[in-house]
Amino acid sequence: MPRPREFDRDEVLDRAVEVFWMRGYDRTSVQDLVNSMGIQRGSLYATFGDKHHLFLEALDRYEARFYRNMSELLSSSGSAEEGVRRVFETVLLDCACDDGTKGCFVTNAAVALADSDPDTAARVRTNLRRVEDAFFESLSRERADARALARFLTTSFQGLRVLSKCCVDHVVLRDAVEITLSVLGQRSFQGAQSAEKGDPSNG
Amino acid sequence: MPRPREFDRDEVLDRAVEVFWMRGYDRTSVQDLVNSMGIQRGSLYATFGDKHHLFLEALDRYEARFYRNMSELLSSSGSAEEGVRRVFETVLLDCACDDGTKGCFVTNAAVALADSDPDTAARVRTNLRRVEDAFFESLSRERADARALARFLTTSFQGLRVLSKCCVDHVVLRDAVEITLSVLGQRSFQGAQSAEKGDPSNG
DNA sequence: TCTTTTCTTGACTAAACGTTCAAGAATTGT
DNA sequence: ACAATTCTTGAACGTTTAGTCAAGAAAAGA
Repeated sequence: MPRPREFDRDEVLDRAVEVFWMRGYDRTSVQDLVNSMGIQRGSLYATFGDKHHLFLEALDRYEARFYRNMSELLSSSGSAEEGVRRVFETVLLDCACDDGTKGCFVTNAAVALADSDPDTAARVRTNLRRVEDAFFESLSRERADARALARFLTTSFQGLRVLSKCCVDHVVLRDAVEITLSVLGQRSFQGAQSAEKGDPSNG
Repeated sequence: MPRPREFDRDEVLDRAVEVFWMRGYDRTSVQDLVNSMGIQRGSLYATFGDKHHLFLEALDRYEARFYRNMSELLSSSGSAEEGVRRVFETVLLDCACDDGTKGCFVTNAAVALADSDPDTAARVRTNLRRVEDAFFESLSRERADARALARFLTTSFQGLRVLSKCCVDHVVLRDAVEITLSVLGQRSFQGAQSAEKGDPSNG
């Protein structure tokens, strides 16, 4: 009975991810979205509500894909160290790509509007937690200080994302990655207290 | 002969730093600036040119102050490790402060508009380089792998800045800092190639 | 005191913004 | 073929934006 939609929801959402990722929320106008997504204003608003909701959906979609990739890399590796290395190499590859380094969509969102938009802030926190947990799970079989290490890796990972956005020399990033990974070759740390609050009820 | 200005240029610029730092470039309107700086639109444009130039001046002012503090901390410490620790603790203290963690102004600027504004991008790169060099100078007396270490520390420092913006639990940040600093207790790394391009002519 | 110069003020402009909506196009069930 | 329903379209809305400008206020030299 009803006329079917002429576009695929996920497909146009992917285009929105691209635009928001590249230009950020504030520098992306609805007209930009209309141009890039290939649908009209009316369809955009009918399908996604408004710009803000579209952004949140784009963020969710990116995050899901990102996390899937990361988990895949970690679980398919022989050792935790190899998995972590492959995750970090991803950033280096991303950066070597010449089409302008966009950094990480979630990182960008975090810095740009984590303190002005609670919805974005919540998603950023969730993402950071999931990254930390992924590192943790991978390390927990081999290390006693897995939680502290996971937090350290998450932090370094974010830092790498920031630097990769600024077109810093590749050698700089590589040095940073090497030293970061070298930590995994050390013995356990007693220094870190790592409260190990694995209880998700307080999430 | 001429009527003197009724405000202190540096004083109102400091207020501009605060506003841009807190809200970012795009979310700060000229009206916000007028309200916070305590001067009128006309004076703002007559004194600073336009919003963009005011932003760049604010960025410069912040960066100078930031770098001065960092150098002070590094040079006044007994050992390089102690100096680095004090620099990292600064972030933790910043974060513990309750008035909403603004993160680092330069980091925010880097992520928000490094790829859309060459002027900002240049300043970000300069700042990153100076941070790296400050760490390097502090470490170079004690370590052979000072350059790679400095790059590692710069990256982790940026990551910490990002996480501190997202109101991540303090324990998480502390774990990350502890592991980061533990690297300084290790022997030298052969893994990193650290091309040691200390020649500033290519900067 | 009067002239000269500069600063301050706030109303103003034009453009861009996110959002809405009425009208036309297209598809399906009958 | 017709009716019912939904999608698409682009013009229009009211706000907000960055930036301008003419007129009034204030200080300093004569």
